[in-house]
Amino acid sequence: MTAAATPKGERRRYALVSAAAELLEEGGFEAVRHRAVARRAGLPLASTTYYFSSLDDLIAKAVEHIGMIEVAQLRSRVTALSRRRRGPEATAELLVDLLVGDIDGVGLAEQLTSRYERHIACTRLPALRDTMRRSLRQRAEAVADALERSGRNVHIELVCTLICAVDGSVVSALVEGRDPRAAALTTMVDLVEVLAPIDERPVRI
Amino acid sequence: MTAAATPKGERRRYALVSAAAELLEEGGFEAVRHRAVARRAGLPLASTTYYFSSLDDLIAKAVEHIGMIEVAQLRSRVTALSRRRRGPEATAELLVDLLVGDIDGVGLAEQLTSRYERHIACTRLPALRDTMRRSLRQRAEAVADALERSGRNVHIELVCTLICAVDGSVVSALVEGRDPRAAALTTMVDLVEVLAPIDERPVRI
Amino acid sequence: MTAAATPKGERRRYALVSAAAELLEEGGFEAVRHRAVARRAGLPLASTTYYFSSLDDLIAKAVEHIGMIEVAQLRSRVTALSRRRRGPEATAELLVDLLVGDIDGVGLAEQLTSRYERHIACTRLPALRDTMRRSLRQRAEAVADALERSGRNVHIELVCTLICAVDGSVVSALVEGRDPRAAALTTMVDLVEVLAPIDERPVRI
Amino acid sequence: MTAAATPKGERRRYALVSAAAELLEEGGFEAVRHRAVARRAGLPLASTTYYFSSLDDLIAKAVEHIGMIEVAQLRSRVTALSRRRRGPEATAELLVDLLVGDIDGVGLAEQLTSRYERHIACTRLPALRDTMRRSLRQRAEAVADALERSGRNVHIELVCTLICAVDGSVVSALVEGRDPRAAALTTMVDLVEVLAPIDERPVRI
DNA sequence: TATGAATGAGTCTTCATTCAT
DNA sequence: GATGAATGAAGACTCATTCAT
Repeated sequence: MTAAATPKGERRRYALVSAAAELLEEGGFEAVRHRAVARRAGLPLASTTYYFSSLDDLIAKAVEHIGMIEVAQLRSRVTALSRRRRGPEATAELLVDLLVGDIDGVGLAEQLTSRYERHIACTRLPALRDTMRRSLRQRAEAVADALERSGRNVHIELVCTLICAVDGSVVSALVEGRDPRAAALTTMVDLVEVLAPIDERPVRI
Repeated sequence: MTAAATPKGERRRYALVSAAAELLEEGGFEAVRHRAVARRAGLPLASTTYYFSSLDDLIAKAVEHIGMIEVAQLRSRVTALSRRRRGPEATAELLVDLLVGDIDGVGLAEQLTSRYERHIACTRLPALRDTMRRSLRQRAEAVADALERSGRNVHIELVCTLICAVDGSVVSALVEGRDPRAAALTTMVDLVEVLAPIDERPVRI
Repeated sequence: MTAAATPKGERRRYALVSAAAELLEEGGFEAVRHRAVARRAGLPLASTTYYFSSLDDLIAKAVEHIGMIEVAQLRSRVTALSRRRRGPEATAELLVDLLVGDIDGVGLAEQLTSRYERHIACTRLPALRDTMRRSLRQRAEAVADALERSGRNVHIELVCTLICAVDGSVVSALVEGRDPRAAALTTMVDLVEVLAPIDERPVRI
Repeated sequence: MTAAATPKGERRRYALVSAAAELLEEGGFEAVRHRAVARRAGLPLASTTYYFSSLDDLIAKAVEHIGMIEVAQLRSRVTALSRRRRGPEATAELLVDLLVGDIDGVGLAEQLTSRYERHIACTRLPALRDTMRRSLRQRAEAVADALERSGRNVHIELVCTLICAVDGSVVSALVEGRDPRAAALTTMVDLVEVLAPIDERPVRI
C-alpha cells in the first residue's frame, strides 16, 4: 500500500498495470500471468505480488486501465469531431466511427475481442463489475455528448439501445470473421427508422 | 440413442463431452481441464486423452454439444409456439422469449454468460469458428421460422440485426447486473419502428 | 508363439520388426514405441504386444534385423568386389569402403549413428549382446573374406584391430561433425605400416 | 569452492548437476528425469525446473560436468606420471592407462559405457556437440602432453588416430563383454609399428 | 522496500501393458 | 487369433504464492 506512495513505486505499479493490460489485449485473461507481466514490464517477478495483492487484483487494475484509455480515446474523438452531414446515414456512420474505431496501432479485431472478453468477464469476476460499469456508462455519455455537439437530439435510452446493437453486431462479425465496422454500419442502416428521431430537428417521439 | 443401444465407448465419449459442457457453462473455458472433466464424468483421467486427441479437441466437442442443445431447445420452442397477439410489442416479446429463454434448470445468467463467452472465444480459438457460425446461422433460421409460423413477415437481414441488438443488450445487462430478459425487452421496444414492418400484413419495406 | 506360425502372422511380425528397425535408425532407441511401431507398420496397436512379449523383445528383434541387413549388405559388397590396385593405400580404401559405406538410401550419418548406438546399447541391454556379438563377428569375417578374395594376407586379429580403429574414427568424426569416410581414411593412412604386411605377398611380420 | 563459500543456490545447482551426472553414468540418458534427479539430489521436484530451463539444459550441464571431471582426472594422471620404461610396449601401456583408467569408485565398464553413449549422443542432441568436442580436444591434448613429459615425440594427428583405435577397441570389448583395458592393450600392441616413431629419439617420420 | 529463492499443486500428454471380447 | 478399449504411472513443465533476507 505504502509502496505505491513512492514515486518509483508509482512508476513501477504503472509499468506492471500497463504490461498486464497489453497482455490482456493480446492474449486474453489467461495470458496475464505473474511471470509474463514481470517480463513484459522488465521488472522482477516478485514485484508483481509486491505491488498487487494477487493476480486477480492486478488483472482488475489492468481492466480499469484499458477502460480509462478507451474512454479517453473516445472522448478525444468526440472533441475532435469534424462537421458532418446530417441525416440518419450520417448518424449511423458517426456512431460506428465512435464505437468501432481502433484506439491506436493495435489490431482492431484484437482490440474488439478484448473489449467484449472484458465485458462478459464481469459475470465470472464480479470484482471487475464496477469498473466495467463505469466504463460503459462513460462510453454512453461520450456518445451522447457527441450527438449533442453535432446538433442532434439525445435520447439517452435510445443511445444505449443503439450501442447495444453495435456491440451485438460487432461480436457477431467477430464470430463470422467479417469486418466489424462494416457489420456495425449495416446494422445501423437497418435501424434507420430508429435513428431518424435523433436526427430530426423538431423532436417528435 | 438409448443408453442400451449405444456401445459403451460412445456412452463414455458422451459422458465426457457432457461433463466438459457442464464445466464450460459453469466455470468458463478455464474450468475445462482433463482432471475436472474426468472427475465430473466419473471416469479415469486417461480416458479424456483416450477419447479426445487433446483438450482443445474436447473443448471443441463441448462447444458443439452446447450449440446443438441450444438450437434444439430453440427449435422445440418454435414448434411449441402458442398463439400470440399481434403487433410490434408482441413481436418483441416473441423474440426475447426465443432468444433469452433459459434452456433448462441451469441459471439463466450463467447460461447466457457461457453463450457469449463461446461467441467471443472464436477469435482466440479459430477451431471453434465453424461450429459457432453454424450454431448462429441455425439460431437465426429458427427465429425466422418462428416469425413465419406466426404469420409475420421475414426479412432475414433484419432478423439478424434484431438478434444482434438482443445479444448486445443481454451482454450489457450481464455487465450491469440487470435482468437480461427485461433489458432485451426494453431494447426491442426501443426498436418498435423497426419491428413494425415485420408485423404488418402487407409488406411495405 | 503360434501366432507367428501363420503366414499372415509371419508377415505381420516382419512388418513390425521392420517398422521398429526403421524407427530405431531414424530416432534411436527412444523412438521405438508401441504406438510408433504400429503406426509405421500400419497395424493395430495391440499387435505389437500380441506378436512380441514386450517392447524390449521387439527392440531386440529390430536390432537383430538391422544386424542381418548390415551383414548381408557387406557380404554382397564383398562378392561384388571389383579388381583393385594393390598397396597399403588401396587396402585402406578397401576397408573404409566396406566398413563405412552406406547401406541404402538412408543418410550415412544417421546409419552410422544408429550402428554405434546399437553397439554401446549392449551394455545396458544385455539381451542385445549375443545378437550384436554375432553381427560383429560376421562383419569381421566378411572383411577378412574380402582381403582374401583380393589376394591379400589375412591376420584375423589385425583385421579386428583395424576395424576398431575405423569404428573409433567414425565415432570421433560423428562427434566433431566431420565426414566419417574421410576421417576413417585418414586414420587408415596413419596406420599404413600396419597395413603393409596385409598387402605384401611374402608375409614378413 | 568450499561449501561455505558458495552461496546456497550454487550449491543446489551443483547438487542437481551432480545427481544428473550420476544418473547419466548409471542408467544412460533415459535415466535422467526430473523426478529421478530431484530424488537423488534430495531436493524438491520443482527445483529441477527452477535451476534449469529444461531437462535438456540439465542434461547438457551434466554432460559438461562429467566431461570436466574426466579431463581433470586425466590431467592429474598426466601430472602424476611415474617414470616409465621406454619402448613401444611401454607407450602402449601408457596410452591405455591414460585412456581406459577408471575415474573413481564407479565401475569401469559403466563409466566407459557412459562415455561412449555421450559421444554418440551428440548426433541426436546437437546441443551437446560443442561440449563434447571440447572434452575430446582436451583429452587429446592431455595425452599429447603426457607423451611429451615422458620424453616421447608427439605427432598430434597420430595421437588422435591412436586414441580412436583405443576408443574403438573399448567399445568392441564392451559389446563382447571382454575386459576393456586388455582389449585396448592388445590393439595397441597390434599397432606397435605405428607406436615406434613416437618412441624413437630421432624423429624419423 | 524489494526481491531472489523456493515449492506444492496442478497443467497437458505419453505410454507400456492388461484384458474382455 | 486378434484387437479395441482402457488406465495407472510417469513424463516435462507452469504457476501463484510464500518467505527469508
